[in-house]
Amino acid sequence: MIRVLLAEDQAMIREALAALLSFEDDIEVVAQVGRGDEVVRAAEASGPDVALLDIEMPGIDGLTAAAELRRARPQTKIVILTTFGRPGFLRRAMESGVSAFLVKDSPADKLACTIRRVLAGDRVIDPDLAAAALAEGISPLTPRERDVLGASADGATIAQIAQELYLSEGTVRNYLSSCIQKTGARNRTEALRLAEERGWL
Amino acid sequence: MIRVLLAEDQAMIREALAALLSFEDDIEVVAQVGRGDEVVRAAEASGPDVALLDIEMPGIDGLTAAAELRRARPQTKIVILTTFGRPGFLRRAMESGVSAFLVKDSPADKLACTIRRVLAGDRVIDPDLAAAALAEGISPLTPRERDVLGASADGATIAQIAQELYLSEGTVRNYLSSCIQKTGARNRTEALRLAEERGWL
DNA sequence: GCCGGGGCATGACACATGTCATGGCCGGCT
DNA sequence: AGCCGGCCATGACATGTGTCATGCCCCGGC
Repeated sequence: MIRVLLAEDQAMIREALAALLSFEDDIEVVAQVGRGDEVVRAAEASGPDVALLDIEMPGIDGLTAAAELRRARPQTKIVILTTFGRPGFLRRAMESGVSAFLVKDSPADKLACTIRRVLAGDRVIDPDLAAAALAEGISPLTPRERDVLGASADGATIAQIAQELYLSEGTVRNYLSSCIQKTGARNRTEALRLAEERGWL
Repeated sequence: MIRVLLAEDQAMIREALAALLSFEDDIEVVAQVGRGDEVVRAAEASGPDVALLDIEMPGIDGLTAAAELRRARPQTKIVILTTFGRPGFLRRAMESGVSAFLVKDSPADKLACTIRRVLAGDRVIDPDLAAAALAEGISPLTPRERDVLGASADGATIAQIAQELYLSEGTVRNYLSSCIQKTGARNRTEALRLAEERGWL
C-alpha cells in the first residue's frame, strides 16, 4: 500500500480528493491537514510515502512546506497539486526538491498515476508548464526592486512605501520605474500583476 | 435516487467531488460539465434534480448560468459551490433564485446534507456569510462607475479606458475619483481591490 | 409647470507618479 | 592599481492621476 499525506486548505476539496484516492486499491490516505505549518508534524506522525501538497494554504504555503518536509524526511516524495500553473511556482517547486507538479485541471486519473510514478523514482512535470517556465527565465529584478514592488501591493502610495523601507521617495520611484521597464508594463499596478504571474516576487 | 449535475472547471476537482458523492447511496451524478455555457444543455439532456455549480468557470460564470438554468428548468434546484464567500456573490446568487450557497472550505459532509435539504425545499445559506452580505449593503456605485472601474482592471492607463468607453479622459478620472471616495480607498488600484472583495462589480 | 436631486460628462488645477541623468559603492577582471 | 559593470540611492523634470467646480439632461415630487 502506498501511504499518502494530503495537505489542502479547503476541507471539502481535501475530503473529495481523499474519496477519489480511496478508489485506488494500492493507495491509502494516512493523514490529512488543512494548514501548511502542520505538514511536517503530520508527516512525522504518520510516515507517508508521498505527500500531496496544495500551494495556497494558511500558515506557511505549500512550497515552503515542501522545502521543510524535504529537510525533515527526505525519503518522502512530494507532489505539488495546485490551481495555478504559474511558471514561477514550478521553478520554486523544483528548487525545493519536489518530485511532481500537477495542476488541478488535469484529468483525475493523472493523480493516482502520478503518485505511482513518483514512488518509482520518476519526476512528473506538465511539459507545457515546463516550457513556459524555461521560456520566461529567472527573475531580472534585483532584491531591492523586489522589496519595493512587493511593498506596493494592496495599493499603497509611494510615500508609504518610502517610509516603510526607509528610502527617499525618489528612490522608490526609481525602483518602481525599473520594475515597470523590466516587466514591460505600463504602470506599477500592471508591473505587480505581471511579476506575480511570473513568480518574480 | 437524487439526480445531480456537476459543473466545475477544474477536472480533477470535479471528478473528486463526483467520487465524494458516489459514496452516498441516494445520490447519483448524472452529468458533469467543465464550462458555464454547457450547463443548460447538459441539464436538458440529463434532467437532474439538483445542479451543483462552481462560480469561476470559462464560458459564462456560474451565477449567470444559474439564472439561465432557472429560466430553462425552474424545477431544478441550484446549489452554488465556490471558493470565495464574497458577499456580493451571495447577493447575486439569491437574486438568481439559487437554493443554497456553499463555500469549499466547509466540511465535506455538508455537501450531501445540503443537496438533500434543498430537494426538500429548504434554502441553505452559511449564517456568517449572510450576515456579512447584509452588513456591507448593496453597491453604492452607479452603472457607469462600475464600467469604468471594471475597465481599469489589469492596470490599463486612463487614456486607454477613455478610448475603450468613448469618454473624455477627464470624465474617466472623475468616475474613478468617485469610486475611490465611495470605497474609501487611496487610489484606483485599492478601489478596484475593495470593490471586487465586496462584490460591487 | 417648476423645482430639486441624481447620474452623466467636461475642463482646469494640484499633486502623485514615472523617467532620466547623475554619483557613490562594491566586486570581478586585466 | 586601475578599469568596468552592476546595484543602490538621490533629485530635477515631464507626464499621468485625483479633486474640484461646473453644466446638461432626465425623472419624480410638489
